[in-house]
Amino acid sequence: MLSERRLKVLRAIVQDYVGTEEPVGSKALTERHNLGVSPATVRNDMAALEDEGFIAQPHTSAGRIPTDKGYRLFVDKLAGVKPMTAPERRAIQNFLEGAVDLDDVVARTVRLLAQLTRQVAVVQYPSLTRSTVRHVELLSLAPARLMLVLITDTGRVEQRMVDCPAPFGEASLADLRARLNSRVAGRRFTDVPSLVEDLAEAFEAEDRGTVSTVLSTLLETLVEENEERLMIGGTANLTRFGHDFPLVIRPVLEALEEQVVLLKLLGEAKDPGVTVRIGHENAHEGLNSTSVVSVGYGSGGEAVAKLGVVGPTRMDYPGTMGAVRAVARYVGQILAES
Amino acid sequence: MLSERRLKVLRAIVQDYVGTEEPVGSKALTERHNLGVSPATVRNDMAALEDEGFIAQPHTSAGRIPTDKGYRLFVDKLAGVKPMTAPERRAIQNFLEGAVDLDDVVARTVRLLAQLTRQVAVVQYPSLTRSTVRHVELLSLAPARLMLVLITDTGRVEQRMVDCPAPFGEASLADLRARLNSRVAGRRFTDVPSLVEDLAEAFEAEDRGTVSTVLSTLLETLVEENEERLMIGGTANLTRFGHDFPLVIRPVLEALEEQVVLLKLLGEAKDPGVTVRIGHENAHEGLNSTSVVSVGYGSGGEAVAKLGVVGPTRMDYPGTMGAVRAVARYVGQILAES
DNA sequence: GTCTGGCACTCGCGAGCCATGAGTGCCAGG
DNA sequence: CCTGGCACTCATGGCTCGCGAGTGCCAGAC
Repeated sequence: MLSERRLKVLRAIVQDYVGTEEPVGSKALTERHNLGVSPATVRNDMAALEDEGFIAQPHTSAGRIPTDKGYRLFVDKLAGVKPMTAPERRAIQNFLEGAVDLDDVVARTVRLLAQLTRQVAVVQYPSLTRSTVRHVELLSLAPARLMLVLITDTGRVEQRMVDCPAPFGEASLADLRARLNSRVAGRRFTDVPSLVEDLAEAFEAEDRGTVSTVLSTLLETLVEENEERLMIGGTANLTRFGHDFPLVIRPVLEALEEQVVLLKLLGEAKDPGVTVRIGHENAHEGLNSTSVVSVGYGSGGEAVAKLGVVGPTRMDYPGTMGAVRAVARYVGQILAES
Repeated sequence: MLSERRLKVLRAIVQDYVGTEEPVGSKALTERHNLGVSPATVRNDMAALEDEGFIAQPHTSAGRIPTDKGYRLFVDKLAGVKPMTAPERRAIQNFLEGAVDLDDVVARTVRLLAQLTRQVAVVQYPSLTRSTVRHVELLSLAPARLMLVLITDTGRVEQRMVDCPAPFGEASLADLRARLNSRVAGRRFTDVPSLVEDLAEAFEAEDRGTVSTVLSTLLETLVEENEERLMIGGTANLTRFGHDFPLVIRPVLEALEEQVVLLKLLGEAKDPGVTVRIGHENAHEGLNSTSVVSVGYGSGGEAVAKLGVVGPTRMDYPGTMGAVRAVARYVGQILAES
């Protein structure tokens, strides 16, 4: 096991490297952090740390930089989450409170995260799966054409066209609308399928085709929207990535455009708290030199979606984690209020 | 005025430079394009073109590269729009036809444009201003809280919460819903204000406050949504920008995140056809080394929104213009069908 | 007049070279 | 187990220099 001092050395290396972006040597370390020992001692410690795979040197006769494993240890054992200061918290709250609707909440959250962390921010729209139905509306557009509108308790609205197999009268429409709402309004999305299962039976034979078409469209909407949308921002911060620019940045930009990839990325985080995935821990190849800091957020106790940031593995983990956690908390509050 | 041959020389320079990304000299020109004259003659022509400001040399004893003014002349006089080939057109059509709703149409359009042009694509959502109202729905969420849902003929749905000054009965609600729809359904957004002006008068005194609140919310929605949304994609193509990477790319990424900037950018294009803004012709500073190729598109004869691409001034203008025009045309068709 | 071949000149670029210095590993002594 | 000392490594930056692409200009040909 690593001695106390070696851990301190590792912490110092991470902190310095994150600050300067340059390999850090033994002398500089003893000067900037008062470790109470000489450079030679630190050199021995560094050699040990390197043997264990926590740090590496880009080339002989250069300083050391942390490896993914080194960052992992740092995050798990050596650093806490840096809480936001009171003024920062106030600023977050003020900024988010100005939002006028759900889109705006998400947009503001993205901007906020990007600014606070100076990295790329990713915010998933509040999930429908855990939401409840507020209202289902059916509109007749043409004799055999309906529009289905689903309104959720998070204020989200989804609409779908429905082509009916047979003309559907206004009376039947009103009937269906009423029955549908009395069954599903206020219920969780996951419960809806079983609740509407036998609904078609209540209708005349000629209308049953249309009713079941409507029902299956509704269920589809619930499932499809489970592949949720998300918003990203702060991509300009990618320019702060490093020197070996284009090669690193290109796959990251590509990954960011693949919503599926991002959703999987956020989805992987299972912890209740802030999750950090470092470098190669990310399944996606293009993101091998990035770290993802994410957390769930939600209006009540439960998380309904995730948000997070993507940045270079060389990032200020405590600060980033603090910012992500704080933003998630306040977004949750805002959602609960509205 | 420039002689015929000098124009040919300019065209050759633009074409070569776009292809190779390297300053082009007199010898290479005579070899690659059979101009029928010697390098020396071309040198004289180049000197003249440089005097006129159409080309420039990065440093003495290097080849020439086109200036913004040179590209402008090239686009206006020397090159047409390169039409898409039949297979390309079929591919475009097939790809767009798979779309299931408006969001999907826009998303697919963005991807398509980015792939075809290998540049950053920007697509504005179809505008509401020129659209017509398909349906207005009012839902009662709480005794003094309504939800207003607006459905447009382009399939877009917008919702707003309305806090009523006084409780509003179901009967009044149904009445308002019916009156509202009979007046505005099928009408243009721009006509709505005058159509609903005196609607409150038809109601009892106690309900008038609520009615006018609803109406003003509706009008707000129309206006607000005029500040339209847009979708961008293909940012990974920014890596193909050039060598002097970070400095150029950063402001571009920043500009791309400012929807306002982009909307203004697209909005500036007034021509009925494809519009090209080259380098410094773009008002926004960050985009001084980029060109924007944009065009309006719409379901009928009229353009309801714009789409386009942003790329380095050194781009294949004929090809890009062709792709942008073709995509706009097919998106228009798709919108008209749905 | 216009084009052409020739010629001297410019200058960015890459290769090669070297001194510098930060950083290392190792070892012997406290 | 820590420390100071020492020899070694090697990336970096400054330097020179030759190459070659490209230019401008001029005298002569068509």
